[in-house]
Amino acid sequence: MDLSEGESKNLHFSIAAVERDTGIGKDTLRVWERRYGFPQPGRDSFGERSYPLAQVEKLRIIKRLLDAGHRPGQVVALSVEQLQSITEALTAGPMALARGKDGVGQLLDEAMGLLRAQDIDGLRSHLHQTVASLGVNRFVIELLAPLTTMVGDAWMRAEIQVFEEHMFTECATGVLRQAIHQLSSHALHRQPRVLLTTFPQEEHAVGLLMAESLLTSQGCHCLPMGVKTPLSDIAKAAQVHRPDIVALSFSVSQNPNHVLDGLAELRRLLPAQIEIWAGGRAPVLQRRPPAGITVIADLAQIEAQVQRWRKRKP
Amino acid sequence: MDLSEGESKNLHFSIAAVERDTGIGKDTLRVWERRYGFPQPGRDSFGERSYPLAQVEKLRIIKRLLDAGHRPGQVVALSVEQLQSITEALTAGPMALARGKDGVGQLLDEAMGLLRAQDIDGLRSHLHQTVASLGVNRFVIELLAPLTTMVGDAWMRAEIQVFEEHMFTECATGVLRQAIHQLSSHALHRQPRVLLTTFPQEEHAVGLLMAESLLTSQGCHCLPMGVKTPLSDIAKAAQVHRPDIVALSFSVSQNPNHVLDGLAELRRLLPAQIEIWAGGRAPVLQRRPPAGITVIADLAQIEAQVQRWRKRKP
DNA sequence: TTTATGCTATTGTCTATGACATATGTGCTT
DNA sequence: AAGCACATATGTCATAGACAATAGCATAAA
Repeated sequence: MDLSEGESKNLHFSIAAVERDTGIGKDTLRVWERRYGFPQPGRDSFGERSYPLAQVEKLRIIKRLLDAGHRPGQVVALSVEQLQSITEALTAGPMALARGKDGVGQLLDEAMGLLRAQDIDGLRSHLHQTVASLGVNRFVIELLAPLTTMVGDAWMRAEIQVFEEHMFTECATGVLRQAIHQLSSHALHRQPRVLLTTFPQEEHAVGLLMAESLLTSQGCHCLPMGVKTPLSDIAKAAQVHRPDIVALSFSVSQNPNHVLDGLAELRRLLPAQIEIWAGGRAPVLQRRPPAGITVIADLAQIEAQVQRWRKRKP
Repeated sequence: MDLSEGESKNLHFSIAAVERDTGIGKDTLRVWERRYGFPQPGRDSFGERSYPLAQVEKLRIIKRLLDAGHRPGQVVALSVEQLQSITEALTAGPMALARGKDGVGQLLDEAMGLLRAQDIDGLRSHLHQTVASLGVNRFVIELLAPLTTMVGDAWMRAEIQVFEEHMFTECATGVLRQAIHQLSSHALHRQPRVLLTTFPQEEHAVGLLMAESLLTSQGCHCLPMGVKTPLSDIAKAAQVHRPDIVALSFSVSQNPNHVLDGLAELRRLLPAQIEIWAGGRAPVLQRRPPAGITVIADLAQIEAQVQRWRKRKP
């Protein structure tokens, strides 16, 4: 229905476009307006809400803070400056952490430089080279994951264009696929068997591919199913393929309740001997780890978890 | 907040869960109930809608028919049996067409057999083998494209599970990515430079990858951008990367008007010397080819189009 | 000091109905 | 056939009220 997405021309967004761009539901957007006085969209000629770009960007910042554990009442009504000072305090940590000066930091800077210079072909060959020299494990954990986070942050802050993010994602996807192919071609398929996918709302495939590459390099037998699989179909696939583990990836912007509900539901649908591993940047996983679910807080934990599984099953 | 998704023992779903599982929005679900009398959820103890599993499954069938071009008023009120007879009538033709038995037909049958037998690993290695023996061109045009069509049809008729389709897609994606990587690693990057992507509504990435693999094997320099790129960002990317061609892929279920409007709009946004190629199964492309757009009716035409371009630009 | 319990404010989501722009289909006219 | 007007179909938005689940906090008990 909204073929032009409402925005484009003068940088105004329909409520549907804002929901898509920020991950904040329509109902929530309206109720925030009612309760906190923000956002305060104008109205177009049809009387419908029309959000200026500035408010959408502010909403993105707010969303980040909510994901980080802040509560709406504390932040929704604040000014952009106040929000930004909170954000800075927040992002200072991980950034420095990613910038470990173990030599990989330099490769990371190079990659970021190539991206900034729009040199996608250069970035691709740089990444391929790095895979070869570091090995898949270190490549994913020390380079690609931080790089993806940095790109995500930059996108959140509207510092990079959508198409740049698309091209980066495409590039990362290609490199990861290639790495996985090489690994699996001369790896015997061992245990555990891991079914990999995401919930229906989740579109981000890169996290899943990073997990797949790490698992494959650990000698696991991966059964990748791509993104956006309905719960009942995950269960059906598990019934047919009998994995030892069902691994799910969640990105930041996932609705916490959907995540928890979905995991609880899936836990109910799957037999108890199949473990469920939930990984990714969805903050709710760390804050309220659900029962019966193995939370993978960090890609680097995958190795340890696989070893734990192998010890338990003789 | 529906902590149990409502469905617990007797498989009942909250409206949010139904939206998630069917892709039909909450507003739409409520308005269908109001207008067509279906779905007709019960109410839980809080007075909220509670959809039994049977209705959710019926909604999934309806969603498929809508994607295939039917209209809600025609199908929402029908019985499951009536829906199924429509579904069956929907896809009888293309099956026979794909079954040309020029020797490749046998490979096609083998692939289909492996898929039916749920042997994804077998399918993957079968496809890899076929790429190696046939070459990328014949593999894509004679095997993978028909196979994809067959799978799509089978999905339409609900003959295969969603998860089987997911696994097939994942498998095809992996094989294509691998093929593209091999091609581009020992190919000099020549002209034309082709920017590849899809419109925002389009999720299917396999068509795009098939095009990329064929273009790469023709020696084109591909700039893949993944799926779902907003028009304005396609234009921005073109401004930065200056491709000779912008290639777009459309699947069957695309809204014809969105396709035509989008192409017209994009034509306006791009400088005239950049060609726009539109390919894929969207019927409107064949029926009403838009001005200023090169329609690629068939993957096999890509080779000829590339040669045409090279002749024109010395 | 720590742990458990209960109260209160917060917050997201659901309900209901009405409105209406856009898409689609039909029929009439050229 | 092709163009155009009108009618119907359809998705999405609006408003406002309700309430269950959560989180924060204070108080009571161990």
